[in-house]
Amino acid sequence: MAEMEAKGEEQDRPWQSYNTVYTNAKAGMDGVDKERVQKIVYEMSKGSKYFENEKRKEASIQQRVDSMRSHCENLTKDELSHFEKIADKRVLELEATRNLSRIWMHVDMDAFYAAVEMLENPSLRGKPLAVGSMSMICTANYEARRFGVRAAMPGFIARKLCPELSFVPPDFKKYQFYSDLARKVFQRYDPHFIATSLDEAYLDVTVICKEQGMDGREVAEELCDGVYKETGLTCSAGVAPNRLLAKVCSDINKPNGQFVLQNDRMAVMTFISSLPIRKIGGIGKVTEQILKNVLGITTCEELQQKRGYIYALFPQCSADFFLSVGLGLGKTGTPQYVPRKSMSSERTFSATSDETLLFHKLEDIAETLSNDMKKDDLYGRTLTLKIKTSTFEVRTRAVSLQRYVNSKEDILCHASKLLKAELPGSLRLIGLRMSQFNDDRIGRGVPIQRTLEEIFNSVDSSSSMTLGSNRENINAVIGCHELNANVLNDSFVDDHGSCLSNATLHSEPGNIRSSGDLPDFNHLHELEHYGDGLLDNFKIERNESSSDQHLESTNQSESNSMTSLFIEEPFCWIDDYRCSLCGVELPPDFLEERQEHSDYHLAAMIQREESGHFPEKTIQKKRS
DNA sequence: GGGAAGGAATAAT
DNA sequence: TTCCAATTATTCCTTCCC
Repeated sequence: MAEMEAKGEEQDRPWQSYNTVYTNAKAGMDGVDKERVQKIVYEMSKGSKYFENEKRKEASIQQRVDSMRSHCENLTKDELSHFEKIADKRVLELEATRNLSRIWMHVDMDAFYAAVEMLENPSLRGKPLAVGSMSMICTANYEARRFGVRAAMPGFIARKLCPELSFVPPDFKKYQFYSDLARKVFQRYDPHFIATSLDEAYLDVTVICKEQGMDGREVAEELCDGVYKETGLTCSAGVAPNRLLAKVCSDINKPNGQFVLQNDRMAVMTFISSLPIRKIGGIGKVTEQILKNVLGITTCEELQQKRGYIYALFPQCSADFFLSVGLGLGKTGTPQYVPRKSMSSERTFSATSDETLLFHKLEDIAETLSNDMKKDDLYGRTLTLKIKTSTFEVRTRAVSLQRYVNSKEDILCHASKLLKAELPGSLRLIGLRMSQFNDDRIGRGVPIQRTLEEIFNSVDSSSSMTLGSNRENINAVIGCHELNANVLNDSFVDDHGSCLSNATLHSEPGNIRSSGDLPDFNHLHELEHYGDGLLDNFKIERNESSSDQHLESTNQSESNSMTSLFIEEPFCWIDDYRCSLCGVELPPDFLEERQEHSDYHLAAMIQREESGHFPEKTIQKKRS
């Protein structure tokens, strides 16, 4: 009966079930006419491709909910009691980690971008303002929020909600400037404060409280005053025994207010008891829906109460998180510096299936990503292509490379292959992400591919190859495609794990080039001056290995030289058609096939050498 | 079976 | 009139390979 009523209501007021954009979780939106906003958002979205995609997503979440519900219903008493025991044990373990000795503060600038714009242009004050564009809003001031306008809402819907809304394009240089001013104030209270974005930071104020004989509230008030004096902008602060709770607290008296939660277990548990789960950082729209619709959980207290079900339904990691939230636990230690894990660039445009245009966009994005990576001196090994179709379906395709790259050419080369595989199709977004950086110097700096160094060394020890200095043979053996170029390149991995750009080494796949288009040794010579004695290391190692009787030792005067390699019976394409080693015939335009073929021979050579079955051939190594 | 890699989903700003 | 972003991180699940 109740279900039928609900269904009838959904038919009468379909916008009620469409909760894509609207949420009252945002500060300053408590008094908003939710029904009106939902209706307008629904009317504006209805029938669009975006809307249809949202429906698909909703359906998929509903499916998850249904499946978890049935899992829940099928739990036997024994099973439930088993999971309750596990959960009870975890409660004790988690409780033992509770630390009430630190005082954490979360500071959040109020409607930051909008506030900066109003500060610089007072004529904007007192009127509804959005920072962003017709397609998307970054943030809105409190006057606009009263109409239901909020961040992550498309501008054209915001204007419908609030026709007098003004728009200002974002200016991140400005925001950075004011952010720096605010951070100078933060620094006075905690020199190791954690900035999580331009307008937010966590401060451990334990020491300053002790030193100044102040409590959390006093420090929060003083800090907010300081920020206002320094920037002319207001901020809100939350004080609590851990960061998770401090973040929740900073939102309570927004804007321009503070909230303090005492470092006391009872106070924490009381605070948590009625707190909606959606207020917790890490619990978003989907998780909220799942917890509510599967287990009827809406408050943090219930996360603790229904812990048996939670451990039965969720993976350990998630269950532990939910339980710790239910206990009011959060991080209290100062985190170590965490190096960046990925870097990306993406662009939205009006949907098109014009491949020339799409590859043009891809090139632009590859260039942006490459430039960004170069700024931070990053080289990555995993490239991910992200696309969004005209129907808003998002897909990602990744490839792990043989070596670390950051040049536009390398990125574009691999990205093009990934994109090609997804076409034809109409796209509205293309993005590229690079990950698996070589910045930790341990392990990851070592290329997957064996280096020439290693090959030399192992070969030297087997005394079975001849190394020479014939340019053509370098090309012949190394081959002209990427895998082989990698081997060459990987010899130049520095102690930072960085790898030289292969701009001078990269060559077209498949073809054996005549000596005229061989890698330019002058460039290789230049490479010796790259980085912090990069090739000095290379040379030193070389010299160490040169003690081998088959190697001619080198002296410093030969420092401008380069090691090369020669194998008798070099691999080449006879008449530009037939493989010199096995006779297989491949036309010159079968680039990829030729590439694979030369790979095969090189791999076989390495394998033979590794297994000690390399045919007895004379190997010489010398520096020319 | 375990680890690495790929892919999708989720979340936060 | 415009017609739903960009960036980074994490988690979970699946697939593949050894």
